[in-house]
Amino acid sequence: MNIGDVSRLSGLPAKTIRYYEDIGLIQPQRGDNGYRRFRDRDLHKLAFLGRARHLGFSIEDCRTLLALYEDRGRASADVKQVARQHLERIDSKLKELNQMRETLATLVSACAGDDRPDCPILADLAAPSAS
Amino acid sequence: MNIGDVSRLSGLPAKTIRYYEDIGLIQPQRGDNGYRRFRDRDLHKLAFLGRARHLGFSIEDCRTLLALYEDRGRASADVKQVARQHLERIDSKLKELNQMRETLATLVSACAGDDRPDCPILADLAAPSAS
DNA sequence: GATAGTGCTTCCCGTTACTGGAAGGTCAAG
DNA sequence: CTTGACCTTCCAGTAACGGGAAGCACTATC
Repeated sequence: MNIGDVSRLSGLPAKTIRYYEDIGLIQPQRGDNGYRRFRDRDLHKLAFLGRARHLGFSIEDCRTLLALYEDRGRASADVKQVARQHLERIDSKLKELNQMRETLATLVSACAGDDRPDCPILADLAAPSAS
Repeated sequence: MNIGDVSRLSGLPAKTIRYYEDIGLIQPQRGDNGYRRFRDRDLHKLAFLGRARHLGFSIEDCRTLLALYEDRGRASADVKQVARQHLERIDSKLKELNQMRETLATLVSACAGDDRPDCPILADLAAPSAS
């Protein structure tokens, strides 16, 4: 299978697939014409990577997870730790975003949004009132 | 005032302040020794930038907001639009993160986390059950 | 067999918002 | 006069690709 087919099947852009090879996440074979030749094993890995990335895991996490996935003797504790750390990062990001959202929503709803210059949003950025 | 003092006062790293000058957000004077000389106007701008960045606005948004801030004839509608678009980006990011969080939390709590290899997290990444 | 169109290759630059570090000039204290 | 803190510029690196150029490979058609 060529990269175009794999791209369509996996939903990953060809660029991304080449990138994953570059950084050593997959090792597709090569045909005589120099084209990458993907086999089932590569497809599985790419699907795995696509789902891991979709869950927000970093590339390095993905590398770790992939290694654990292929290690029949792994301990599930190792997998769980990677996932839990990621979960913590997500939680702290969520906290931060929720904070931003709250402030922003307040400011936006306080702003008249007409053609006059007075604007509580700018006022707050210039010197926050109380928070 | 030199960059070190400004950094301490504003809480922004000196590197960041130099970067903001590089991209034209501030234009501090220069002393005879070549050092940047910051005045009140620069301090105000940096404080403004710090707060806008803290709310998650992109640098380009900050540039726009700063321009609006300095334009006495602005329409608050213009400010509001920038803020509302940013709010929308935050909301969609929140949605995405909450989705991830939910899936991840489910998987993490389903994983024994012991020394055995069976792991629902890897199982899901390899082939998601139902979602 | 020539040609056109699509697909594949590598390579290099650009993105965001900085951060780290090197090499070197400046200033205040002792 | 030296030391140490502070300042300068410049270059490289980050995460995870995306855009695009230059060039080779394959397929279909005339």
